Amino acid sequence: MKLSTKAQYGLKACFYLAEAYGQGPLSIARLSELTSVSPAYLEQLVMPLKRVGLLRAERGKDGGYALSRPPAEVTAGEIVRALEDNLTIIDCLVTPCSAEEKCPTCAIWNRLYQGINKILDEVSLQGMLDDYRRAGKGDLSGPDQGPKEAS
Amino acid sequence: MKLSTKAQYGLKACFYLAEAYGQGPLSIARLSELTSVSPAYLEQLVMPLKRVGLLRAERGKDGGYALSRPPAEVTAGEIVRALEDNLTIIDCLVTPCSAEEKCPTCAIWNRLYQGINKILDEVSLQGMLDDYRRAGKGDLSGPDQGPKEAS
DNA sequence: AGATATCCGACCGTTTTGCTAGGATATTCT
DNA sequence: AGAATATCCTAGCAAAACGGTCGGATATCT
Repeated sequence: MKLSTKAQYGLKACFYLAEAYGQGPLSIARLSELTSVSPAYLEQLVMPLKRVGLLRAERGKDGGYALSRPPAEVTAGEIVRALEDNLTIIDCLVTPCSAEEKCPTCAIWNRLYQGINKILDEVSLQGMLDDYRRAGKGDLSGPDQGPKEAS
Repeated sequence: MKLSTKAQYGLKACFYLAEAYGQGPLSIARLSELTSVSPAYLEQLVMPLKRVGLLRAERGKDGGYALSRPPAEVTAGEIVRALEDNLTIIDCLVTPCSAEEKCPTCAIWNRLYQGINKILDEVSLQGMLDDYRRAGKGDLSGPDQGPKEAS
């Protein structure tokens, strides 16, 4: 029950893509600066997101990735599902514990599965952005350590 | 984001322990029959549960394991947490992403963490038992395939 | 003593994870 | 055309986690 770094970094990347929405694509290099994730690895995270249609890519000079929908219409659930193999937390969700076996616990896992998806689908990138701005600082330039009056 | 077989099998075992509550302990051998999990592995699942105080063990002849509380007072969450390393789905829950780093995504993971725990804590072993009896068959003897009018 | 059962730790093959490397392809600028 | 920029794509690899087995020590009952 561990979340992969793919989902972590992937969502983080999407967060910055949301912030830059409408201002042209962000390159892997730029995303790497913002998220502090290595370019090579970042590439691997971003690819599935593009494959699923959440991201659009532009090649060549000034190319990069951009959200294909406005941040308010993209949920964290979509992103995480794309990176976590559809959030299949347990196999008997897709291949039931065999027809004649009535597993007494499958019901719980199913409920958990539904719950997880619901939680993640209730959060949009726009929501994340709003929360972040409200909670802390307004500027999102530079790599993500906070220039506040921290220790 | 995969649930370990430990949690799966462990909860299953507890289900049968709940069913047998008040009728003396169940041995590993018996639990193995009921859950279709190898005795050696089952032992490993049950040990942490005992360590946490959820189960009590009796050694020697007619020994085995029993719930230390009535099934209505044991939640699935307690069991899963004991077997899934406290359900720490992500590290920044315990060691924040560094003091000066304001990770824009931590809020989500925290919310997810709380949600998962809530869902699992809303289900008691008694509840599972009731659901199972209501949904299907009343007898729980024998290994868990359903003697209904299957295939 | 002997049978039964929990305890406990080591071990081990397989899979997944987290990440790197290197090259192929497409686009733009000069 | 050609160089520069950037996405695409596949392979590889060390380390960790997973899923499970085995053998023996200890406690308890008959």
